Amino acid sequence: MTESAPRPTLEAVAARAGVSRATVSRVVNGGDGVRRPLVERVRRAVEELGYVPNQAARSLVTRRHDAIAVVVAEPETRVFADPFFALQLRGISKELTAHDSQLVLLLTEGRADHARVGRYLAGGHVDGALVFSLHLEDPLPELVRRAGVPTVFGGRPGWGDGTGGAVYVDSDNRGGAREAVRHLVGLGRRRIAHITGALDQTSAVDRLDGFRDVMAGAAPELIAEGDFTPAGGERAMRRLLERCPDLDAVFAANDLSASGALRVLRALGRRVPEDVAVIGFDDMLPVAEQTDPPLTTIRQDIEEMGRLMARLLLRGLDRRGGTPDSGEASAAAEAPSGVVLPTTLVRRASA
Amino acid sequence: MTESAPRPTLEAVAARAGVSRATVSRVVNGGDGVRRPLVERVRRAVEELGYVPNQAARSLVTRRHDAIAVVVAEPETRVFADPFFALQLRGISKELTAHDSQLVLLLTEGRADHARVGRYLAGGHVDGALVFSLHLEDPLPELVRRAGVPTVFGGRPGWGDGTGGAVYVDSDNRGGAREAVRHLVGLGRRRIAHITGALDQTSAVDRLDGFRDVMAGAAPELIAEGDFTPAGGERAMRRLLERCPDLDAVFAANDLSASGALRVLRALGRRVPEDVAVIGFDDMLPVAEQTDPPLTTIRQDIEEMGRLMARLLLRGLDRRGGTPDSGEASAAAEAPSGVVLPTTLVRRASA
DNA sequence: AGCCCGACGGGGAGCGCTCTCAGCGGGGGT
DNA sequence: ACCCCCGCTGAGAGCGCTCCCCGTCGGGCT
Repeated sequence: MTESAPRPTLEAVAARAGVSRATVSRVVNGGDGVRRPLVERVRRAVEELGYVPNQAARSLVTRRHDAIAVVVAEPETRVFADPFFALQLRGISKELTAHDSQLVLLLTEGRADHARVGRYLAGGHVDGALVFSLHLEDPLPELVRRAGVPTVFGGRPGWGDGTGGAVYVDSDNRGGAREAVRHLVGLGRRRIAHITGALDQTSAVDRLDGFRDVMAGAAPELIAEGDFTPAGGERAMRRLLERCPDLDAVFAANDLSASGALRVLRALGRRVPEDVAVIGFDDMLPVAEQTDPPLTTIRQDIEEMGRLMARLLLRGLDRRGGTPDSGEASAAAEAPSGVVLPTTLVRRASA
Repeated sequence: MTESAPRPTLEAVAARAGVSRATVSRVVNGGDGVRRPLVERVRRAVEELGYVPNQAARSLVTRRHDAIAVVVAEPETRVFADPFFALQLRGISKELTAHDSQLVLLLTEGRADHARVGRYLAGGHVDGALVFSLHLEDPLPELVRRAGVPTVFGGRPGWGDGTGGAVYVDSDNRGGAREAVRHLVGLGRRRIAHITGALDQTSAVDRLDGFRDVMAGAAPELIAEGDFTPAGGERAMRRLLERCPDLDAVFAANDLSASGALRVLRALGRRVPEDVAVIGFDDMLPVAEQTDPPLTTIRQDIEEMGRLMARLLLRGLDRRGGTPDSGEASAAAEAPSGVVLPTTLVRRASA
């Protein structure tokens, strides 16, 4: 009822426990260097008064916020159509929770939002940032660099090997793609096609590279550009079938495209996997398990990616806290600048 | 480079512009009551110094945070397997952004997390909360009540009509269910079965009620309990077919269950929709469009739900701010205590 | 031209917390 | 038994901002 009752302050707790503010503060922050009975007394006072520290006041002096920003660039709706995002978020959330940090979510769509995000990050509201879904020429990396906020990227930012010393966590897209294609080869397939993802994202490029690694001399007509969506997969599959009616396998850049390809194949009377073997990427459960036939695919541990990103960032922050003058991009400095998570082949019925 | 350079303070801007702190503060907060030329001068100083207000200091005195918490109870992985969550989040995010508020995401799994969330909310870190995915006997509503934080729920909390005066936004689950079943009736179906959702959630109960509204005298064996998952849908469909081999239509509580049901029907040689018409609920795109045949379903505007929740909360907060002593549950007071969004039938091939 | 009123700008107090620094007391060493 | 040292506690000074209140200046009215 009396929710407008003023929140108890440190002062109030101190008064009740008969100690000084400083002592209460010590107890609240771990209790080191305070004698047992006093700790107990303070704890009881805290309990009785329902005291909760005022984070704003604390941040004001510590300059820490125990909060990190998760920035999701979302030019396309695609990001939301798959559980990817949710899974990473969950991994991140778990890690942050364990570290008593909060998760501030920043979704951006379009240019205007970028400015807003830049302002927010530069405003020193958070201790660090986790940035996702980078596209070619994305202004986000530059933005966070300028904001001077320790950052870990989800997925390899930049192109080529010049990752600009950024810290990132990525799946082994290239290796996974190789494994997928090798699996098809192992099945005796020879005319293997590839439906790419949106080629403005490194993940798509890497998977294409992996495909090429194995199919060194693949005819260019065996590669059709997709966009990670089912519809794109359908279109690409049609094109592929027109150009190479004799193809006997398809490696799709993700499960969603694969599902589109599957539909086209069935509509055109090709049996899967007998006539055409199909393999996807992601192991996005609700999709991969529901297709007909269930999809053989390359799994990546998405939740673990999120967790790892958070862990990397927090570790960097802690280190920075320890030696303040290691200053600057300490998170980016000595940490491995890129961590690549392994992928595994999941065999179902489609290949 | 010199990111460790101390952020400029109000004081610094004031010095540079040759005015007092108070004046800079006024300019930064809208500039009312400051003469034009001065405003310009201050603006320039802000620009030159790259000044960004320290939110912690500001919150400390204003007691506002321009941040709201989004609490997602996630006992099951299910929540993450569907884009529901992401879509609501996006709606919320858009609305908050327009209001210059931040989104703090709190994911909970299990009891321990509840305590943490309670502490966080009570800690006065945010101006309000948006709470989702309530289950029967969920401690969350009580938690936020005690924390004294203005809250809007996603989905009707509580059971029966005693919503406890809480503000919530929900889809018209019951009405949508009625529409689904009526559609089947309109198709000439008579033996219509229902696969329920997880009955510890109001949405599932409401959809069941809607089914009963139309099929008043439906034999109990035409109702099988599911859990909103494809696997649950499969199990329920099997049971249904055993008990009532002559059924000619199924209304599944969501698209995911429907997809499971579809698989069973196909496996057992029933043609859809010729032998058995199937209708789902949600219009969860990646699922509903990918099934074979594509699923006829009831659409709810999930993003709009999210947006509306945020709008309702912010409006309540603003009002509260205007008349401080309207105090307490002002958000809950005069606002419509529940807003129910309409649903629409989406006809595809399955019914 | 003088007076009063209103509006604008400045000074200062604190929001609640942390952290440094000094002081005090008790235990161990000699 | 005395002294020293260390470990614990308390006092106080801000962190950067907002906002209240008062002084001041300019404009309008008589």
